[in-house]
Amino acid sequence: MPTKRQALILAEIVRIYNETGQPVGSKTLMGQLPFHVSSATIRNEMATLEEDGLIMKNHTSSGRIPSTAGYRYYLDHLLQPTAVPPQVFDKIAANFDRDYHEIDEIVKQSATILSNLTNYTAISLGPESADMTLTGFRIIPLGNDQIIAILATSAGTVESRVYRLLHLISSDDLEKAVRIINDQLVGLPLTVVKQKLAGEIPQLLTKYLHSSAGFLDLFGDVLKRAASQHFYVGGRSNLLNFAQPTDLDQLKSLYQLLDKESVLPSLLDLNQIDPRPDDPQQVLGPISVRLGDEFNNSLLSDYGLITAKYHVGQHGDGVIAILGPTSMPYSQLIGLLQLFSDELVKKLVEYYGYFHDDS
Amino acid sequence: MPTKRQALILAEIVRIYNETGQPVGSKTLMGQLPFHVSSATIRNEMATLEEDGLIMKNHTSSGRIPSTAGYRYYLDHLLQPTAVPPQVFDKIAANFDRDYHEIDEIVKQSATILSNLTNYTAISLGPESADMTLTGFRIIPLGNDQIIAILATSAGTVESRVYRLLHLISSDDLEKAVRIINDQLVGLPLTVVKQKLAGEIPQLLTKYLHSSAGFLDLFGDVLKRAASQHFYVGGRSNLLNFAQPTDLDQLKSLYQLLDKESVLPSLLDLNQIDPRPDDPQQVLGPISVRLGDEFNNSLLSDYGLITAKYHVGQHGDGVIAILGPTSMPYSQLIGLLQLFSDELVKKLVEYYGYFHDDS
DNA sequence: GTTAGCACTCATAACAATCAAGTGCTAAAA
DNA sequence: TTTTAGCACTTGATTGTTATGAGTGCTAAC
Repeated sequence: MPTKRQALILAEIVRIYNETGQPVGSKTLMGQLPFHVSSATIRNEMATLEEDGLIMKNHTSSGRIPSTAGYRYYLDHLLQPTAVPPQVFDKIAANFDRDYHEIDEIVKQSATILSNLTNYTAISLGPESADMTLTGFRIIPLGNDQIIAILATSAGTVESRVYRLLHLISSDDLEKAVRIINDQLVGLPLTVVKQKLAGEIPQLLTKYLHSSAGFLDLFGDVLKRAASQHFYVGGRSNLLNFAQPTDLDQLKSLYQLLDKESVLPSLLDLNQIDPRPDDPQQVLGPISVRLGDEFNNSLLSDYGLITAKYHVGQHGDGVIAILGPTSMPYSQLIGLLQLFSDELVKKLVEYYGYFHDDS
Repeated sequence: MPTKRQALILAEIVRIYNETGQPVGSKTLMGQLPFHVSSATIRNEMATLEEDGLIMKNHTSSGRIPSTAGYRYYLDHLLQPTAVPPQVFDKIAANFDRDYHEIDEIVKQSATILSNLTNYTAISLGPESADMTLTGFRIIPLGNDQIIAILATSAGTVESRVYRLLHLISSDDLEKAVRIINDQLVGLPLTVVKQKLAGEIPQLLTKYLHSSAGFLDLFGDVLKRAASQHFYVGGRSNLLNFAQPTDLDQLKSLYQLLDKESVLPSLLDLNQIDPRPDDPQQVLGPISVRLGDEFNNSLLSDYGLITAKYHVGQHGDGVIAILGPTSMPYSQLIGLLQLFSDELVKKLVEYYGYFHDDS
């Protein structure tokens, strides 16, 4: 446990290291700290901080840089979010000022905007609620043996995909099948729909149809797509801004990692409720930060991820996050992210608002 | 005009430089050429090649590397495509062995497969025909003021997008509008549809509907999307394989370039019919190569693009391309690309084949 | 507990020396 | 006329040396 003075020194090291990217020495600190002590005193304090594992040096006679543990302590106890300048606020609003046709368009754009604002990479996930229900399922023949299947949910998301039935099922049976799905399943949560799809639905179909071949696969496929999480990654190329030219291979792997939708949930740590059981300050609100070694992926050991969970009424929770180097201007970014997720929520509520005018 | 012997030397320089990435000297060449002359003789020949601008050196006493003009000459007169080993052939087939629901899925996957095979970046564009016609337009209400608009074309592509009408138009009028579109426009090429949309259609709509507000924008939007080219870029991260660590900024710009769909047509040089008016050898068939300074973009000055145009019956032409450094193993890649585009065409024909069973 | 002073460490830059690869040129050989 | 051996010369890369400077740890005095 660092003393108050040590904590101030740590905070200053974080700040300066962040600005300059260079290790911070005792003399530099002397000129910057809010109290005056000699460099020798600072050196003594720094020695203690180093014993505690909060700062470290590259070689015997270099200045200190924060260790991951140091960042952790800084984030949990010292950081104060900075107010966001009004022009940034305007910029967010201006970027969001478009007509969106689907929620995913808003969510996707939010990742783009956030990455442009920060010059880091942004990841976004739309609002999701466990009790999102099925509101309708349609199949429209398009001629040429093509059909399009459309599934709408209470969250306002619409999933559609083209299929080809290859004469496996008559159009009569198809209509019946769609009617059965709607009669039986509309209004039910997608999770329940999934269960019923494995249970009673197949029996119903075989009872009333001549052949249900292919239909179940089709419906299952659309359902799976409608229920799956869609992540959007914006500003991938910003990873090049701070990459060491030496480890391009690592960077390549990271690029490939971000393209795999399957790993993003674990990155964003979606399953964990309260990640920090100790006593972190509460200024961060719904924002949390994960640092290098806290990922279970060595590729990210030099990266940090600032995650904000946002909440959109009954439509559930979404996530928006900033991925960058361990050393980021956290106090500014967290302020920004707080504001940004508020704006995103506003935009989403606005969308849903129209949405419910009519229902 | 290089002599026969100089041409052989140039070809060998290209080959060795490609393998090693190092400038090639006269002694190295002496051991590799299909004829024996002394290194001094080779030096003389190289001096001539350099006068002709086909090779160059980094500094006074370094080996030679091919200049862009040298590559150009090599590609036009010397290159011989290499036969593709059967296991590569199998790999292509295995990767394509899936059920595809839409043409764009095949096209997209083709970029991914090609980039994996080559370890370069691949760009693909689906087959397009100028006389693709409109085969149907639907609007399906989804409740909650949402509708989905669906446009199908003779090329088998289906464009769908969700819209919200906000009470601007009654569902009666909407149905009528859709009927008018289908009556008037089905069977016409999309280009003609576009013209009519600017001409007589608005009048028809105002004649028969109470209000057509919003509908024209909506239809125009779907139409535009259906008619626009969709490029797919696969293996972006492969750009990191050969990037100089020094010019990460340039690389970042290139990444952003590849994300802009609007610049890809000019990259692929889609408008040009016969790019090389002089007398290139014909072994390349429908494949052409563009080198650095032949792009009108300085970002690409160190890159090369191997482009194959393919043809799918009446469904028009598509393009598949490999983007990599100026120095690539062209003879292998061109053989591969030839084979690959054949396989892609097969797969597409297979898709269209089913497609027309029914019509 | 704080501070001035000092010896010590280490990365970095600058500089010279050396080496290896490769060139151009000349004069002799074919 | 073409080819080749020989040689002087250029240049980048490597290595070793030295100087510099930022920064530390420690000690003794305040």
